[in-house]
Amino acid sequence: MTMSMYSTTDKMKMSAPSCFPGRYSPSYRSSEQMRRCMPNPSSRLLEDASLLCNSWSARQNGDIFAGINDGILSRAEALAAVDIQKHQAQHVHSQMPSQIKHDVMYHHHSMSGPPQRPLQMHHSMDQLDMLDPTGSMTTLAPISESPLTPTHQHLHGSYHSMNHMMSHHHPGTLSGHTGGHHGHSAVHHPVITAAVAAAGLHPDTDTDPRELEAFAERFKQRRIKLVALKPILQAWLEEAEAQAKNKRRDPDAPSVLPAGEKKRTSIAAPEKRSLEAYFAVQPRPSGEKIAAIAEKLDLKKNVVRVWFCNQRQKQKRIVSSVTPSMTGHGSAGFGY
DNA sequence: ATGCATGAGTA
DNA sequence: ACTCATGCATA
Repeated sequence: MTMSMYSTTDKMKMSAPSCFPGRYSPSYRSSEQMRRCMPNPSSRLLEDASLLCNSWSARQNGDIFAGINDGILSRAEALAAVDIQKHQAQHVHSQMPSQIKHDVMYHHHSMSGPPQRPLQMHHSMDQLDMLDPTGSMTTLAPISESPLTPTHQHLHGSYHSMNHMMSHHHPGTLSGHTGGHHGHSAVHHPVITAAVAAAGLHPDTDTDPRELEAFAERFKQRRIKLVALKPILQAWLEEAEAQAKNKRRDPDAPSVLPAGEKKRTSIAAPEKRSLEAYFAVQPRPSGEKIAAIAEKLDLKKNVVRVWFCNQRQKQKRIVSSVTPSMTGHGSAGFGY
């Protein structure tokens, strides 16, 4: 999903590219193949989300999302603000970790790469973090695992029904009736009853209604956050796909990639032709010459240097594959 | 399959 | 700063 800043690679029309002896040993090839056949354990959206959070600066988020999320965000914040008020008497602010970063946006799974950096969400997200009155969202781990995977809709539906049942009972229902049992209490909602039964608990003897209320509260907070998160990620995804569509992205548009973290430069076709022309004349240019070429083609000096290195490597392979008898190997130079 | 990047070893 | 072997992302 990485967007190339440049046009599609102009592949050189070299002959017999697969015939270079020694490029890939059989074991190398098979291990590469095996590695590449491994299924990616993370969902695409999670990756996208992670990338988003790693890459977008606060300013860029502000630019892009201005007017998009304000409605939902402020609504979510207002909702949460109401809910949070009764908790603030019990919870000190300093005890609030930014838990959402771990719960919602991290890769939890054993990816081969390094651990993800902490998120750099824009201010609205920080505010969302601060909305967590309990500081602990881990109770809802299954939800946190994939808030935006294709199952999101399903989950969202569940949230909806849960929220519906939670928000339509009287605010004091749970805490105000710990002794008695009323038919409309959320404690006796069929879903909760079933869940409690499924967990092997007896609803009335094993479950402290106050714990249940706390759970419901956390559930609600969680849901609010996810609702707020969705449009943010959606907007980012749209931008990312737009950039992927136009190979050369709009220079004014915020990059989806982290600043200074472009993994790989792609040399556009015209520049590549120039480099090849230089290479034909002088395959081993001096440092100064490389700098001049880099300047002329608007490429980094190191990129040009590496290109020449790789080009020489490539040419060697080609030469050795064309004249196998000169290499000392008896084989005909076919890479099998 | 290919191209760009990187790291070890070398002169 | 080079070569060589390899890593790694992409077409």
